[in-house]
Amino acid sequence: MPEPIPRPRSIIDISRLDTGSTFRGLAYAALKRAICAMDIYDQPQEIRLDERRLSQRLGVSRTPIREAMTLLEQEGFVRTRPRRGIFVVRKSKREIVEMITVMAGLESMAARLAAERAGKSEIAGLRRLMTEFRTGNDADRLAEYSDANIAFHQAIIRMSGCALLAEMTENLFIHMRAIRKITIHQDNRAERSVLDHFRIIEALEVRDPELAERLARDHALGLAAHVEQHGDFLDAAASIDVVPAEAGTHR
Amino acid sequence: MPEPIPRPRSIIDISRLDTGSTFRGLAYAALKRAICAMDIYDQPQEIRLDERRLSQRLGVSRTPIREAMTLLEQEGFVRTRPRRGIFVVRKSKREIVEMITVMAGLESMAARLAAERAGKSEIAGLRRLMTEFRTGNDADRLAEYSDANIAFHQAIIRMSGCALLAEMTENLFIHMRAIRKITIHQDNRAERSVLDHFRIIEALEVRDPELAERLARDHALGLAAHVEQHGDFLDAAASIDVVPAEAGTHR
DNA sequence: CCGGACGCTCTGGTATACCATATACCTAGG
DNA sequence: CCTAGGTATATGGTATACCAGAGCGTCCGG
Repeated sequence: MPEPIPRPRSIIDISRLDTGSTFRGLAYAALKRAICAMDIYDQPQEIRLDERRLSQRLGVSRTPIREAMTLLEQEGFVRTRPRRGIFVVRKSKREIVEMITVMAGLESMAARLAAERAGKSEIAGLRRLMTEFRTGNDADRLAEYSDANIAFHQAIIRMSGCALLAEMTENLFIHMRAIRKITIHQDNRAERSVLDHFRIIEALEVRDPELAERLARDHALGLAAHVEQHGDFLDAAASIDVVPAEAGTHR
Repeated sequence: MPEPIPRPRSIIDISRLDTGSTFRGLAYAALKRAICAMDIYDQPQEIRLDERRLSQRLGVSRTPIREAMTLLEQEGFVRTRPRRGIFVVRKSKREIVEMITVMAGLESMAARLAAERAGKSEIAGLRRLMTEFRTGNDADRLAEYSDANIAFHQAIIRMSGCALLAEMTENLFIHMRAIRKITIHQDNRAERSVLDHFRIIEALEVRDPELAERLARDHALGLAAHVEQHGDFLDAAASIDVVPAEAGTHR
């Protein structure tokens, strides 16, 4: 049978209409983006979210909002206290340190796998990413190093070829990003970080899983130690949350 | 009825009553338990859940059920397909291997921390746990080794003192448990496992973080390799659900 | 003038009604 | 007898109404 029906699809190339876009998913994305956009740790007071107000603003009913909130709560971005409100969570120093510790475990495993399995071109791309940044390492661009930093770490994760690693670190990165913006300015951490990164790249290039793993782990644990030592402002800010958010909301 | 309440709070410390009191939490717990109870990988066909039926059976409305489903879906236990149903997810071999890989990363970090920070009595307790099991290591009790195994690994996690590690591995353990029940019977894995465990305990006792980390990692990666090699039955079973899905080339 | 009890209001939790569509079955036409 | 199209039903998604409890202001009594 030489093509009785020769690809009828090719005639009308109907794009896949996204049946997956549901209000819940939309609300989830919007809220998560909003939360990530605000620099949580710069805000002086706790931020409260109101289901009804959000549903009005987004133009949907409370139901999808609530389901999105349920997701965000499980991910640790908000905390809902019955009959009191939904609050954006600010992590304590201890929690941040734990996050970085977990990150260290996952990232070192990713580095190990990357050293074993990553393609040559991927590693080359990683080096290029960091080299490009290095050339433009002015003080002006220090701010955007935070993003380059995240990009580097995410690249390592991706190069491990383990989708679950990427999935499990996704939310960690979000919190990490907020923290980096602050710690990056302390103690010459940016330069040290760049150095560490190049060492990791070298380990990948020579295909040394043990070394790559160790370097990645120590790099992350170094950050953990740094936060442990200099991150007290995190807890200091968190103590403010006793203040009712947006005190003037009543009428 | 202006009866002055004599502050029962200060007398009895019943604080965690409201934790499970919400219907959503209740439904979530019930559903998760039910899903864990059934051996997912023994079931021949996909299992479908019906919101309305469940709400009737549990005696609550659909709303809390849906929110619980939302959580379970994010955790990867179910998958809901609009207008078709909610299905219990069966992980593919690849996904299981990735889970074990992630586990390796987290658990090796936990072992490292445990070697550094765990109390002497905790380590002693861990040894006791395994020793007790060893004495009763009949073939009859092989079945319950699966649970002892999980208990060992969870103990390591707990001894790390990192709550987030425990939280992030919680769901991994659930899937792992189902897998262990099968792999444990293959290839003398039970005995090897016990040996590995004792080596890890020894590393903790001599406070050698590097060694503990390496042993824990290799132990887990060994399981990953084993599943990679002998876990094809996972995909075989999973392929059943592909039939009705059938990407719809026509129709 | 001060304090405590009452009650208003706002908020998340729950129940229920309705909607759009995937699936299955049924019917009519060849 | 077989296939195409219509229709009934089932199922997840969404909107809305109501409930109970926590804050906070107010009012009355001392």
